[in-house]
Amino acid sequence: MKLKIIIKKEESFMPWRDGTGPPWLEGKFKGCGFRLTVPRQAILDVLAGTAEHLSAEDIYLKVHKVHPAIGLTTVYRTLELLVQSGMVFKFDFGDGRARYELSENPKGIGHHHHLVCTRCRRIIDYQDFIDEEKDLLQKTERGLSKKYDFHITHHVIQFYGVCRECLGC
Amino acid sequence: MKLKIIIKKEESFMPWRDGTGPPWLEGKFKGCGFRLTVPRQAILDVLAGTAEHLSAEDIYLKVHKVHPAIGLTTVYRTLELLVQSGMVFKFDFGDGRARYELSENPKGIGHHHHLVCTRCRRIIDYQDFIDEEKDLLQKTERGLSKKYDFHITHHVIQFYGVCRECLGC
DNA sequence: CTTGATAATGATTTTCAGTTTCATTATAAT
DNA sequence: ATTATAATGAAACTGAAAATCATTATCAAG
Repeated sequence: MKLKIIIKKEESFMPWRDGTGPPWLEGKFKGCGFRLTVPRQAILDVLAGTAEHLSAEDIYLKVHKVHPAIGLTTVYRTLELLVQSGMVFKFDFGDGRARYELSENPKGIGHHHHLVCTRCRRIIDYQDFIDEEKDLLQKTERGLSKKYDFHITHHVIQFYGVCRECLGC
Repeated sequence: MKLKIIIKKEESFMPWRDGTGPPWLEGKFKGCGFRLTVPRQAILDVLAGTAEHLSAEDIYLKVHKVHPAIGLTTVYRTLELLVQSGMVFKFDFGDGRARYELSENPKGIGHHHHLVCTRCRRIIDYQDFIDEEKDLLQKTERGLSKKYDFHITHHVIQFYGVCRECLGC
């Protein structure tokens, strides 16, 4: 009996994004041994339907409007699952809470990085220079992987500073 | 009398690191209207005397050994001051606590970036590829500053993944 | 050396994002 | 339908960080 559990765990662990598994989209949830339940679908919908940088509570509130029964706990749990699986990125912009973003946005709000204003906490997404960055990052990743035997799964680049509005005062 | 206060405030505000002021080292504390007190000196000493990535509480404990009277509150406050002034960098490596590093380490443990193992939370500092990174970053910063009227004060690059030790199991 | 204005400190309290627990419910396979 | 297991949510808990506030240290001016 116990053995069976272990085997199941192995099966559902393999395709995860600790580097080896391919990232998968919404429909492929089940392929990893997870169930695409109503709460999980609702949370994905919220993430897919916004370009903002939502916190767990933001997401909870949005989900709550449609499905009042879904609790904050589930939101946290699901987000962790999504982050672990590579479907969602988790960011820290320096205020006390984490922000979440779909890693592959269906609406084609492609890959971007962030400018963070340390005064007003505004976040500016930018896509310029991404190509050059990507280039360097890939090179760096290869070098680092080799030198440190480190299997890189993802990276964060963020610029901090003062935005236009805050500079003007 | 009130006017006098306002002038003082302005004087101590100017040299800060919201971009315009030059960064300054330990001795230059007073130049910004701040007092280099015993607790502050002690905290700086701890930061200068380690290559680790200490949390606020780590720092508190180390300071506490030498100066048992210095409280956790002061550590938090001082760290915030140091971060605001640009003397110290604050990092988030994904565990629940912030980590602090002197931005210009006197021991010449020059500028570096971080590899974060998401399994064991080990942090690897690396300096390789920094030059290439610096190049690109400067270019990017210039471009972004211009396009978005954003005054960039600093940046964070971090790679996440699984380290050698954790890969082996 | 006082004195007075102000900045800094530290004990304590409070906050609040995030976790854990656990009893219950939903799901998928047999 | 039955059973094994995964998912859920209410509530209690945790812990890092911030806020409060009475006290103390510092510095500049007389």
